[in-house]
Amino acid sequence: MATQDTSVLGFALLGLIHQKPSSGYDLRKTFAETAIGNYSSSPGAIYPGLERLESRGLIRGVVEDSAGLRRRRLYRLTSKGGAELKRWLARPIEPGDVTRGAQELMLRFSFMDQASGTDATIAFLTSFRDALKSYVSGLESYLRDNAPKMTLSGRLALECGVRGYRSMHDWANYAISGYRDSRIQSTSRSAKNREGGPR
Amino acid sequence: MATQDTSVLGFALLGLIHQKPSSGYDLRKTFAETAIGNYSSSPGAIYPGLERLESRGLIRGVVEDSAGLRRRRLYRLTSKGGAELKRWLARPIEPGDVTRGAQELMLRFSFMDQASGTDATIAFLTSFRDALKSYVSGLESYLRDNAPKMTLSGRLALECGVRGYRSMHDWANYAISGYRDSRIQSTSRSAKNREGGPR
DNA sequence: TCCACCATGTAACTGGTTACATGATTAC
DNA sequence: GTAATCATGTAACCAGTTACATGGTGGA
Repeated sequence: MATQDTSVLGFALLGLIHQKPSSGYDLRKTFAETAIGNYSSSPGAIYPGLERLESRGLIRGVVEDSAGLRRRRLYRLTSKGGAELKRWLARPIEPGDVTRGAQELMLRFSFMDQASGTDATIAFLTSFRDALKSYVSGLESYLRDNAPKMTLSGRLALECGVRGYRSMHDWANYAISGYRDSRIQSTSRSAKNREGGPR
Repeated sequence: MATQDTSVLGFALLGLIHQKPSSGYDLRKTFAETAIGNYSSSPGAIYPGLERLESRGLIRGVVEDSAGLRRRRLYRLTSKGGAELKRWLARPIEPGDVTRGAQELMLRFSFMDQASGTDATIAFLTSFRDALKSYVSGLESYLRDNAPKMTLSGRLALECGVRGYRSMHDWANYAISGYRDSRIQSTSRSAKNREGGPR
């Protein structure tokens, strides 16, 4: 069955709406103004995208005309939508996820500490880091084997990729330590850390 | 007029065919096996893409049945196609090109030393580096202003982006020095470097 | 009054995805 | 003979782009 599956844009919408109930217009602004990744922002992408999510029961839009403002359709996650988002966030990282689209993994991460716990986030980062490591070493050995056959610009372009993924790998370690620190702070040095913490 | 413009995939095909006349199958393998960027590789993308280019007179495919092999349609650039490729490679980098798709810029770069001269490549890299610098500083100031309002994972995700673009920036400097070295080698230390060089 | 902006939508087109179909050649 | 792989293609579907349309609201 599984009606059909959610696109990356769909998950981006789900994640943003989870952070804060929003109208289509709000979401368009977010996509246009922030560096959240290169997603649409065009009305022809957002509004149909929202309709799709709503028709699948993942979000529900309610017109609010509280102030003197024009009707604004404010969307909120349904519990089904929340579950869908959580399932996406919890997906294990498969080999190949890094290759085609570390972007999507970063998008997932950026929604994590809202909807997942610190432990899950650290686990995600660890797995991401390992995947990056093996991907980088794959690229490096490819480079070692093929550098002679490649053009200068081709080789340099590959090196750019290697550096980029390596910087992501280093970032992942940095991020992990950031979460470890935040966990220590929120448990404030004592032994009694019931899971949950602030918010 | 301008029939219509070439997609990124179209330029990728043009660039690869320029490097080496290829069949659709060859190109699919290249996309599937190398880290050239995340392009199609599916037959439903490649073959129609090639047909589109051919119908616009940018490439021409000839069936070769030299060996006992099955018919293979080998594509070559036409002069019109070569001009289209050169024009794409020579496009100035506009603000915003970095934001949505450093990938495309890297693809352009990876074809450069085939079809453009060393000087043009260095100019491209310099301009790319400058664009990256200003983009990075924009992200950094956004981060400075908004860090308090952001979630931990949101902030970290942005920092990942900053690091990535900064690593590209550093790479650009590295690549520039690579081209300078190659130019020195090919003019072998003397004063008379007429532009052009090998090829 | 008119402009700018808030806010939503729609239609035509384009291109990519998945999945299927086909057939030739080579190696076992 | 049959499996793998070379090689090309096609069809149905889906999502995104551009461009246009509409209308409310607030301020000059």
